[in-house]
Amino acid sequence: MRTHEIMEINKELIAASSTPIVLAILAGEDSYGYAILQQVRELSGGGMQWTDGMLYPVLHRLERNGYIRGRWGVSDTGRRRKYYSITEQGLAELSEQRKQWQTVDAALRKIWVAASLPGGWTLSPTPT
Amino acid sequence: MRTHEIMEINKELIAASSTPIVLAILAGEDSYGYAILQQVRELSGGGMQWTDGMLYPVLHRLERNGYIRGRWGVSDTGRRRKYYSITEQGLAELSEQRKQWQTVDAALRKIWVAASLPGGWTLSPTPT
DNA sequence: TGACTTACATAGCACCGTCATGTATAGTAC
DNA sequence: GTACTATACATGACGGTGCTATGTAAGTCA
Repeated sequence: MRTHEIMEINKELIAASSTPIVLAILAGEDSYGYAILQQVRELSGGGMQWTDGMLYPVLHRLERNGYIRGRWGVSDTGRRRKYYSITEQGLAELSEQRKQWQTVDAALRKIWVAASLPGGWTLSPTPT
Repeated sequence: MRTHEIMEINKELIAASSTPIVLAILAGEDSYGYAILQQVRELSGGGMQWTDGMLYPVLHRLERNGYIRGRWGVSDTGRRRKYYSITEQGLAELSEQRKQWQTVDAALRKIWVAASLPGGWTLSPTPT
């Protein structure tokens, strides 16, 4: 049985974070699919459990878009692997995605604080 | 012309954040569609510009799922509005979504730091 | 009268993760 | 030597979601 029990993170959140996470990992060092799955799990302390059926299409898309480049290689043990490295375009995209994430994260933090305040809350008055 | 020039945030990120943002806004105070669009814009300093074609289906889905409740009302000026309030289930979902977001955000922050370090980076060694 | 804003709604489209499945091979336990 | 597990990559059907365009209606203001 291929284990699929734990479902911690909803699919929209996975979709939103898969690109910046993969690009950031590859910005650190070249890697390959199977290793990325484990890196993500360790990185999140087990909170995130990506599936291979989700990751490989992501890698193919990133390569199709020119953000990463893949090349076939062989491990010490003789297994074939597809190693990916990030491109200049990929670094630019990572920067853009990071900016977008932080914009949304900043907004979320604001309302989380506001939502937990008693008696409602107000946004900035009106002035321009 | 219905303006659609600015496209700051990618759709996956919008999909991932729309539910927690709407629920958090309604956790602060009751509101309605058109006002939420403006609240989100102000909240993000203009960085996020939701479209009505995206928000209304979100509100309908949240209501269908029991996270919010809608009721028709009328503004001071006589316009009809559909006011929404959050339910107990909605508060629970908000809490869950917030937890998930923070899990992913924590992972992203780690790799962003690591990715900007020279010479790559390593995850916890191997010891099982 | 006409333009703009407020206010809600929906259909067609493309994209993306999920789930199941397929293929192949190295390592390990018996 | 024969299972079984882990490693490693790939894809197709399906459902859900935002995007874009469009429709409807009414209040505001010149």
